[in-house]
Amino acid sequence: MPELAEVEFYRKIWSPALGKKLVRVHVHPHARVFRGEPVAAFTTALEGCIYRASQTHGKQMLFQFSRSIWLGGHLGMSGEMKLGPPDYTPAKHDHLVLYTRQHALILTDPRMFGRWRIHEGKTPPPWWTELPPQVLDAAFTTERLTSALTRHARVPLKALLLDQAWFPGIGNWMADEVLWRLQWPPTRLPGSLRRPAIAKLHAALQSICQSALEIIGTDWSDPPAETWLITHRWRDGGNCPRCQTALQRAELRGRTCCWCPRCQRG
DNA sequence: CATCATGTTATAAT
DNA sequence: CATTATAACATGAT
Repeated sequence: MPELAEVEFYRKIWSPALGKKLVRVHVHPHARVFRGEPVAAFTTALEGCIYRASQTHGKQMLFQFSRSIWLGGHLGMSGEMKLGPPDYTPAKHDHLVLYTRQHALILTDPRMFGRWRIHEGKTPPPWWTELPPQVLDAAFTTERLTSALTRHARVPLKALLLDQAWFPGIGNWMADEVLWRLQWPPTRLPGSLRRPAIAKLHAALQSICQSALEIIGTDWSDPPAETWLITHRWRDGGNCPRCQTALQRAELRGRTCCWCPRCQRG
């Protein structure tokens, strides 16, 4: 489910528990999201800790606790953070539930495509600090964008935009949104882009990330339906909000792709 | 019952 | 070696 802005929204769900102590930790014994890490490590590390802070990086999240404990990971396709009462009973797909005296901090993920890990150390874990620059970071320059487009010159641009090594946080709907706004076909080849086009792509990526964070990342409201593709793209039968042409849907590199066959002919 | 899903990654193929 | 393509993962919604 979550891309950049949804992840930012989920990050804040646990915020009412900032400064509170974890009095109990429930871990699902067979959860695939821990990828073989012994579940006891999560209980041992987190019990008695105080929840200090949180941040996102693309689709990744990092929760900081006292005693130099860090909990980090991503939500996969169906992950979600929830807040429950202190007597909350873990449901079928709740993999981690952190109890304070006032709340239950719930990490749930039915399909278990997500991944979570625990780290102890004065600084954030290496896998976090080594993440590539985010689209809204100063380090996400047109030069960096150009090298992505050069190195992957012959992958359809839509598919390249989903590559988290280059575009952290961009997911299926955001990639479609960027291309729709630029009026470029999803199959456009990265290697064909010249400097002016690269500048336009850079600007569109930043603009959509920025707006999505402001609109969806705060309270999950819908972006304006007249100027965004998102609300029209989910199911078959949608029309382009720009020209009313029936939107087209097809599978591209294993993912659903939605675009306007009239606007995006480039 | 069949199809589809806002993601990542291991492995195969070029 | 570098890049690109495909399959697999597991469950719920339609």
